[in-house]
Amino acid sequence: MKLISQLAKEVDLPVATIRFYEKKGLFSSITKEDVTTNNYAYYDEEVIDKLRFIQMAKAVGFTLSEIKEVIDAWYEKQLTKKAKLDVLNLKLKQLDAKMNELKAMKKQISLCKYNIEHDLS
Amino acid sequence: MKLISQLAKEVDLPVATIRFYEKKGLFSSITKEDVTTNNYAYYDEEVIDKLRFIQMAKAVGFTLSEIKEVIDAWYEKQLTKKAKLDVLNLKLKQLDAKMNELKAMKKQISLCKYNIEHDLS
DNA sequence: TACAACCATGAAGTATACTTCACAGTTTGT
DNA sequence: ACAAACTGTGAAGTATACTTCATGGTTGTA
Repeated sequence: MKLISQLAKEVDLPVATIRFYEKKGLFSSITKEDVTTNNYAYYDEEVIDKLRFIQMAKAVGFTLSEIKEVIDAWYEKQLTKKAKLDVLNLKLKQLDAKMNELKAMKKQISLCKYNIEHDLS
Repeated sequence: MKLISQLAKEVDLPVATIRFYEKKGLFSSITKEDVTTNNYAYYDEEVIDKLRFIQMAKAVGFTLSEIKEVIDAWYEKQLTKKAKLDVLNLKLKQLDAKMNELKAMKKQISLCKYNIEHDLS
């Protein structure tokens, strides 16, 4: 259970970004009921997992709402088993598509590099 | 040599998007000097290649300015051989990084799927 | 107990990537 | 020749993803 600045350090994201994601519903914090003097938000390990997942997914071009769908499928959210699997299967399909784009890009850039190195083109 | 709506059909992008990309300097059109009644823009095959490349690169999360760097390295732009290779090598590195994120995501989602299918988690 | 460091909230500002609109001239088909 | 369809330009609007700012309360420490 950590406070936001501690969490920010661990996942290497600005505090404001974490707050922004939380507002978007990508995860939620816990307010300790026994603490009455403030309403500081506490974050558990699950939030770290989610933030790391968000970072990965963003790096390969998924939007926050796409990411939210996966996280919701992952950590229930009163979805049916079928609904969850539908989301995950779709994402796996999209991941394969991205994988293919990635390979195609890599090929093209490698070829381009070869041409430049050998003064062709 | 085709006009913009023809090009739009071939690459399956809105005309406005193509104009937007052109303004950003991702490619350029040709104005036929022998046509005096209008200043319609004509596009050649190279533009199609560039647009397809843009679509691929966007799909895996590259920004337009990152894409522009590669296109500039690719189709000269008075850059030195070294500058071009530097850009391309960096992109290849980023592609590998993305490839790894992609694989990690795939693993995680597959595991999540397994857990749901077997009522674990 | 001063004061830096941290917490929360809401609103406004920024960057990227488009999309839509308004307006005007050009080309094409019947 | 007339309308539909296409062309161009510039400006404004939208969506996403943050970032910054202003304000005010809380906590830790010398």
